[in-house]
Amino acid sequence: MIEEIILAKCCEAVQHLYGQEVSPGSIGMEKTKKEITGDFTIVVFSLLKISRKSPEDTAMEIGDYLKNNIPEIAEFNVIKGFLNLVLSDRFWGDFLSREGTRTGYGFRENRHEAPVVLEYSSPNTNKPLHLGHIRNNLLGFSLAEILKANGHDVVKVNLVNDRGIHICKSMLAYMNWGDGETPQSTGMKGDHLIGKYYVLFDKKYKEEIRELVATGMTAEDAEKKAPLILEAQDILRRWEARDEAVVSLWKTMNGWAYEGFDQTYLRLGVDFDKVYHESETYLLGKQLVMDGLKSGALVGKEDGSVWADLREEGLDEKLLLRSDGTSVYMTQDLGTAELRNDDFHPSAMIYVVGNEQNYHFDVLKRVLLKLGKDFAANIHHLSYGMVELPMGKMKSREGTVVDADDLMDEMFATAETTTRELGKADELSQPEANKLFNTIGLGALKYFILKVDPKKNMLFDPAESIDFNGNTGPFIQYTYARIQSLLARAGGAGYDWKSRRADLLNPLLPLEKETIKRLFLFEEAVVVAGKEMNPSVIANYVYDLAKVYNQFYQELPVLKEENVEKALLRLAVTSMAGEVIRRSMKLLGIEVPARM
RNA sequence: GGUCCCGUAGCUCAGUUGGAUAGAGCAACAGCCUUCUAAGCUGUGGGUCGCGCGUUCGAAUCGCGCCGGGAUCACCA
Repeated sequence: MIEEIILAKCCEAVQHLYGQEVSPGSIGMEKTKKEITGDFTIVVFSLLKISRKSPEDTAMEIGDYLKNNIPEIAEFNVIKGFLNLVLSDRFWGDFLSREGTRTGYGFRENRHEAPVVLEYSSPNTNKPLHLGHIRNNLLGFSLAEILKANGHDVVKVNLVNDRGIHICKSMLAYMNWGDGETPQSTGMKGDHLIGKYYVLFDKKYKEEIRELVATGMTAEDAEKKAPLILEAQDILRRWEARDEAVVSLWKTMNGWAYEGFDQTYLRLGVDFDKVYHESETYLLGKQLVMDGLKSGALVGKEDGSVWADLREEGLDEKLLLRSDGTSVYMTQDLGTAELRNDDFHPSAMIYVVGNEQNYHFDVLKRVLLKLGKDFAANIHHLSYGMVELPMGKMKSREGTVVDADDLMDEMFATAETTTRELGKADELSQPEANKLFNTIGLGALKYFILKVDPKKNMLFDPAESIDFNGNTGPFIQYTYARIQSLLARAGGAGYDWKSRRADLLNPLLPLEKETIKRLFLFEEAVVVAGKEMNPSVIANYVYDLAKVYNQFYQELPVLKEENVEKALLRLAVTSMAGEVIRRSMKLLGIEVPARM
């Protein structure tokens, strides 16, 4: 890579000029700011102690050395302590002809190492998916694509939370007031039908609490003593005892939820290689804890409960087994982590889970290490922020959620309206038009979510529909469609930019070079996105590329260019831009239309 | 209260291994379609980077202290 060459030669320059060795890492190099002439900039302030000269002189001397020793450097300029290096047009031309038509550009070859296990989605079967899940699903799917592009094998797993008190609440409400409704009889999607009863339970439960409080009970007691919650707990006990009626209803209702989820996943374009169910894994981890107790890694208390003492690490004591010997959430996660390790022997395990569980995952990792499970060192929590509404946090129980299916419907409808207003659906058949509306609507939604740094909370205002102009998915899709249209015309006109390389008889114009430079940065964006587990790196990259390409497109004629060499060069740039946009969007799980 | 995260333009967001004059989009205003798709392009206005102190040749970026917002700290999951 050219960056490494420059850094290495820079060290050589310092050695040669000032007789002192420096490491490449100690030299500051960055991309030159766009208002300033140059491609890479070396900041020489840190070298002044060695050179014992002014910033300007130091930069000049190093610049001279680099220019004489690196053929790719055409010229340089110095502003204060900044040495701006200009690479030759030949360098950019070589890059374009070497990588422009290579199918694997930007992606690493598969390394054939142990896979990365990536858990995401992990829904509860008591309610439908909402906007928070959408963020989770999109992040998880995109991260899997990014890791694959970095040469990793990825196993996408989903751990479905299909048991527990919250499921029993939906079941109880259905038993009491369901009246035998089914998805078929109501025409409702299964997960939505179940969600309806979850909300209903909460409503009735709150009524009971109010009544109890009115009789003089404290709110806290009322929450524990309300008949409905006692009944729900009883159902949980019967479920654990394999009571036939309860298990049968549980299976039926979970089946409805799965049918609903499958539809939503399919539409959202996400999938999984393996699905775990908590009903099958919730008893795991107990043995792990007992072993830890025996070895002395964990502590038992008089009442029989078992704890991990993390006070030395700055955390608290954490309960792992209750005094009655039953498990808690953490116990189960310890067990599933080990199960997953045994199943895949992965090089890393990534959990895409909201930042409200930061503490949980911190503890999970520490306890596993305490238990001597070295694989825990390779556990990563991709912690993402909440999606907030203008009125605050979403709450399923209170029905203040943006439903995933509804939102996708709205995006489709907006895409249809906008496209028809622009008259762009006129020549399409109905199926073609629907496919396009879906591509654009989902593209807008996915990009809206993924362009934001995962770790930050983000705001979604349902009153304002997601934009299709500016820094948006449709903007990028549009750029791609425009490129395809141009390339199709060029092919028809007999231009052969793939096999015939432009000769660069003319110097590159600024916009030509700017666009090629963005294309050059794709490889780095993929690496950084993978290393930081951050799809927004790709989203911001591809926006920047599309923006620069649009300037190029607006300012420079391609097919209208009379100089054939120029036309071929611009077609090569155009073609590569289209391909890199497509590949970038693929990393985000966003489709790109041939026309729109 | 302890721990962690966040605070950048009216709004939504970029920008941190410390670098040059802090950037986009939306919204507002003014231009550009007889020429490759105007979901586009160009321009104008808009900032004490929450506040203060410190480290440094240099701080949105690092440290300390405040202010404001959020999460978490259950024999819940």
